[in-house]
Amino acid sequence: MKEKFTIGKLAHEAGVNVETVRFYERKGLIQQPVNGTGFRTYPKSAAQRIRFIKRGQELGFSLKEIKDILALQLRDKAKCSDMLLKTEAKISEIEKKIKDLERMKDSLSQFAQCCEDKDIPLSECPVLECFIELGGCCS
Amino acid sequence: MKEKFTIGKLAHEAGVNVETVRFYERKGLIQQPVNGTGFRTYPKSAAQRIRFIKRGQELGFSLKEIKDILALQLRDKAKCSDMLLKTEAKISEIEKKIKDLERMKDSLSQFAQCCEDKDIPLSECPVLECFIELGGCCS
DNA sequence: TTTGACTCCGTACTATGGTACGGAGTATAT
DNA sequence: ATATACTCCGTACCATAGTACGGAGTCAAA
Repeated sequence: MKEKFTIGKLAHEAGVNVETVRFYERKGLIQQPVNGTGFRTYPKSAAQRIRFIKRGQELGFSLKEIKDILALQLRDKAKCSDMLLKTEAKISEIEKKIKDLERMKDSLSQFAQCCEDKDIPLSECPVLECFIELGGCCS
Repeated sequence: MKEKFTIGKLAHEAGVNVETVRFYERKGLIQQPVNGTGFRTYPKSAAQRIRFIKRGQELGFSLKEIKDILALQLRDKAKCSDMLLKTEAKISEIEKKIKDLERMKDSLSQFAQCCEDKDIPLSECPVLECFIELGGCCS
């Protein structure tokens, strides 16, 4: 007998909230299993699918992107290269985000360094001055 | 004569949308200037304040955090160290985000590398397999 | 059989940072 | 004086990723 899950069991098994399962359903990430009784009955593989979604999120994919990937899996002619493209695009995207964050960090680090006398009033704080003046402060 | 802005002029001057000014007002980031006519009349410094907010966002601060910083500026006893603390906390936060992104990138790069034959069907794609199996793939 | 746990559904709400809309009133220029 | 632009306000809406709620129905165990 093939194991089946109710929505509660599935959610528990996959480590998510029941509402999250329903949410994913509404978003088209998992199909709503219709059966006579009006209650959802999921195959065991549904838990795998949810974990796939969660893994995708950990890797930086949005639900929309994950949906696309899941759809890709169903297409007969989909090639490995299709997935590779998405992966590489995501790598670029992440690299850009990292660069942005590095820039922010560099600015903030610079600001922090020029604050030597911590007891001066905030009105004279070089950090805030840097903050206000876009040009190089403390230089 | 002190220059005054209407909301439209201010928005234009600061490079934001009129609605954004109203939004910031609702959020308490800028004070609503009340005058007799029922129309907002801003001092020139309001544009500076909006640019300050925008600069804060560029540096990775949320509107809520920027509001706190702006409030700090008004407090008499605020010290430079108060701002320095916020700056350092934000640096740590950014560093954490960078690490997370680096981790994502590393995983994705690994996946991409093991995809040598791009023409194989997606069902046999090693990237997707890595995606599914949390353990090391292609190893 | 009855109780408690579970499920159904739609809808509203959370946070974040805005944008858009519509009807009314006003300001300014020609 | 009138047309056009601007402003007022509340409210609704966008994306993102869920969470919460409430009334009704159902399932399972004692």
